[in-house]
Amino acid sequence: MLDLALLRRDPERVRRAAARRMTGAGFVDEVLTLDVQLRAARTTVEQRKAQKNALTAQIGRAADRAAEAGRLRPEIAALDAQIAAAADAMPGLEAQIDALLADVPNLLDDSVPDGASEDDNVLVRDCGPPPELPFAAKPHWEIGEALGILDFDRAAKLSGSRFAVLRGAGARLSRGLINFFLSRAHERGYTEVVPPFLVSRATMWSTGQLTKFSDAMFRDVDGELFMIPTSEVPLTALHRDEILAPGTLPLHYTAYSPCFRKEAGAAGKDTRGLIRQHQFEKVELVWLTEPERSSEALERLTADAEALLQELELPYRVMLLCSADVGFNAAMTYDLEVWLPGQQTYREISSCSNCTDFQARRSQIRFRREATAKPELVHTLNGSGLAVGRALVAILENYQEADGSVIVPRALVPFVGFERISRNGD
RNA sequence: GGAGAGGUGGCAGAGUGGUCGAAUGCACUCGCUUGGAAAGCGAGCAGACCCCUAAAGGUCUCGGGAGUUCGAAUCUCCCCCUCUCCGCCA
Repeated sequence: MLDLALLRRDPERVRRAAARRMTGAGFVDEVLTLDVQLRAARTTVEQRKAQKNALTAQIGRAADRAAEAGRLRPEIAALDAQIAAAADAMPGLEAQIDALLADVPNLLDDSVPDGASEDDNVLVRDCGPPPELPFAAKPHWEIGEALGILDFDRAAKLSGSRFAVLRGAGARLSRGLINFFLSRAHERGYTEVVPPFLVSRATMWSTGQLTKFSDAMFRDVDGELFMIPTSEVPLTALHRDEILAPGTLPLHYTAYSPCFRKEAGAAGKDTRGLIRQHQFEKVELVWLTEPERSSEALERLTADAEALLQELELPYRVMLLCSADVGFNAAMTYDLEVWLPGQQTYREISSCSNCTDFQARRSQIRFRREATAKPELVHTLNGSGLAVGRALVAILENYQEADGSVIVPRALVPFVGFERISRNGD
């Protein structure tokens, strides 16, 4: 959520930001108008309440309270009427302001390039031209089904489209990847967490998933618990409504979790293979930092995710998302895209974002610089480190052999316990 | 799921209708003291919001919400959470 005080102080900046996001800026004037009305009403209410409180205190001090109460009752009743009248419009005004503000995305960082679509994302670095395999590379679904480690037909029988069954070496490779990612995160100073995979509406709201993305999430029938679309949600909200003591920051958390997404807006897109599933697995990295250190933190978080791809020896590139492609919560985002030879394309395998104070304001995550200092909002960052299913895809496609078998990346062998996946491998 | 107990400031813990936003202790901050430290002494120490040049002032918050009352941490109702016991279960 944007800072209402900033909107008051510098509406022009908010308008410019909206223009870069290619969203309307009409909300700026709407909010400002409502805000003026709300504050006027609030001031009146508070003044009348102060008068009333003074009279009430007078009764409390009186020798004969009953008599004093009787004497002042008409005056107090008159004030009550004025308070009620002035307060009448306030809940409506507050609700309108909240509703408008709740759907406004974060301000973009100055370094985010302007752009109209993902085609305008900027290449930051890559590993040179992607290596060519000496034979016709197959897509992972063909490799996986031939090896008996991916089974989409039976998954469809169990759950419908956009699900997969991993079997034998595929399941073990997936587990090994999770372990590898978590171990590396631990080595780099992240505290591992096993969070709830179902969270409350309030938690979902606090990290910016609601109300704008409610269509994207699975929830229980009462609608009170939501299946997390990423463990960014519980990790970021871990310190919701807290004031962190001096010396606490930065905090680094990592969690493995399944992630659940309806993919409602993706009909017909990525329908083959493991790329876009209703359920997938991910190891997430989350930072909470002081505001002035979040830019540097994004570089380090991204480097942590990149190190995993480097160690797996997978070709990838780093893209700086343009203004049209940066997500709702983020001020700036790097996507790591891994090369998939079977599909002759790069695909996102990690998205690393600096959400500045946007989620922290919704979540009320604050810190003190000194024991006596006023609380300030933290900055939150998150990134995948990495998406497990897509990493598995990348390994199958990049490490496939002409005979249909797949070599396990060297770094991963200690984690999975085998060096090659062959037909009917378990 | 059933029964009971309880939710007060960073922590502990008073407070059962009236100067209570809240005693006291601990922790913390600043100062005095000291060669330095401890102890001791003095002062300070919740958050949000409104108003505002500043100073000062005001409103709200004792799990959340609604109610009774001139006045609620304190009384009533609903909800949430925690703990104990029983049941069930991985």
